[in-house]
Amino acid sequence: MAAEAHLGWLLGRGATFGHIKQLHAHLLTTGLFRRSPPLRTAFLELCALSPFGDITHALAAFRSTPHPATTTNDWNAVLRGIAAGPDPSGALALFARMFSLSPPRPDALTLSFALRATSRSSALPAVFQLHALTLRFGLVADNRLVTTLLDAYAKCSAPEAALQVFDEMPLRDVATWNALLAGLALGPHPHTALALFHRMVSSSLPDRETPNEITVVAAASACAQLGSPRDATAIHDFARRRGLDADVRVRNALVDAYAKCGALDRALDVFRSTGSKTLVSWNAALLALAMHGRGALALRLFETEMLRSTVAPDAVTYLAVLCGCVHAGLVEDGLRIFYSMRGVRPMAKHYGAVVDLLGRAGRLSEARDLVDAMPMAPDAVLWQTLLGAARTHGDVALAEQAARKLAEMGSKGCGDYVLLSNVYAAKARWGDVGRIRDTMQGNDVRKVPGFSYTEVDGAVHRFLNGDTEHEQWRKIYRTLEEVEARIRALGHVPETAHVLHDIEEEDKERALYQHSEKLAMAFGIAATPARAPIQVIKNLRICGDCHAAAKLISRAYGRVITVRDRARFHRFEGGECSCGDYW
DNA sequence: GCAACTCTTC
Repeated sequence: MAAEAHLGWLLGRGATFGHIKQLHAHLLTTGLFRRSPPLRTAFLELCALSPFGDITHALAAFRSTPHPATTTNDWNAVLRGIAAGPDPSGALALFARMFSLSPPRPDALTLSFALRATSRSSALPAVFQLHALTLRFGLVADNRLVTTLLDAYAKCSAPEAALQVFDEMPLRDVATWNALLAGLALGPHPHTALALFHRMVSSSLPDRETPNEITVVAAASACAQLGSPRDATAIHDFARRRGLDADVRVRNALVDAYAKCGALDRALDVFRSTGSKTLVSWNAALLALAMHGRGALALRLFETEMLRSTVAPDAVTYLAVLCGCVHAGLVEDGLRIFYSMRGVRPMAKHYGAVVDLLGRAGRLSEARDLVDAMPMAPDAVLWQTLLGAARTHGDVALAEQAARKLAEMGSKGCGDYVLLSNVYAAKARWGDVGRIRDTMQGNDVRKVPGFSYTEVDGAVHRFLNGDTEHEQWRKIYRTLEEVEARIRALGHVPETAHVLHDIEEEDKERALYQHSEKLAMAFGIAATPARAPIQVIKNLRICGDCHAAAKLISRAYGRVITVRDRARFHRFEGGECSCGDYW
């Protein structure tokens, strides 16, 4: 049959959207679109799912299918297309229409596609509804469907619900474990994810539940978030023992995990020994170098190796190289890379990196010009970058302009106000400082709580600013007082301009001394042997005063202190930081 | 006949 042959050709060879429209016209004029359900479904799948198809066209074609449908096939084809497409949120309305029209009644596949769509658009209430339907339709014995459900809960930040589904499943397989593990790994509980991994590893599970490559990838990503080098090594050893370390995705995940745990050398070892490197391999290695402030190495890897390999750079690659330049202060190199981008259209993030690069170097008017020249509207992050640069270099007008833009965009971030206030405080414009404080009080400004943690003997100790939750808090504060005295003796002067609140100078100093990263460092000093290295992980950027203090602490106590903040690593040793104070 | 879990950015 001509249409079948044509369809086969399209599926086998690939084609353009024009071919699809021709095929559609052919099916309509011959009447096959109505007469041949299999051909029609195959056409809808092609149109909804293939890279050269178009979901809008698929939906239009779907609207002319005969009603009521005798099978779920056509519904499933378009739902699947929407779920996999750029805007999965529309799937729910389609599902609701199917549900109200029934027949056909949604089946396991319908629910599966709908769940995929809802998890991709983070619609938790819809996941609950689809869960209820799974129960009502008696489909709980379908393992793949229930794994999809579990995955949807996990991806919609409902780990308790995911865990409950997991516990109630009579029969699990490795994908079930992986879905739970991956879900926990991307949330705020990487520690729970690693505990689950250890449970998998230490219990003798049946064959269908044996950890596989995906398990290792998920565990490594949890480890990357947590930042514990001991766990990274344990996961790597496990992968080697089970022969899972030949997989390039496992190696990429290990590169990322080692780097984020502070073990740059081991990350690079894994990268170097990876045989057929993929784009992700290169990107992970470049990001690792950028994160560790090794911008010159990142540049060399990119220009003399990656560009000569068979792998073409993408947007992430350029972002990684640019970030490397930002963290190392390589202004000219960064500009050169930015203006030589090929095959990738610069996105807001690339502009952001270059604005950051120029701004930190004090080239504020060039940064401003670049913002004006951007083809897209500057986002909030970009204005925050400019505001930060204006603060560093004391440019009141630019700071005010950036702050105004942020206010127009409805910024509720505490940091934005603090930065502007810092600019005024540095110029002794106390009236303006007070005005900002009033605005903050009137505007329901949200403060992202800063926290830090450090690991001692495999146990994680977490601190908030001014925290007294830790069982040894009295001892920690006593150590902190001693630390304070010793670094003052070395000339430390608290930078109280970083504190916004209208409190007495002495209280400001106390507020600074109780920053979570200082508590974590003090705990490290109190809880580990003399001269042992200390590693601290912070969820926000390290503050200027803590940075200055950490340098002196490393000297006063003869310790190597590593701080991983939101953006990069700082390695303090002998009174200096690896970032060279350029961050 | 159509389905599940995975790596690089925040």
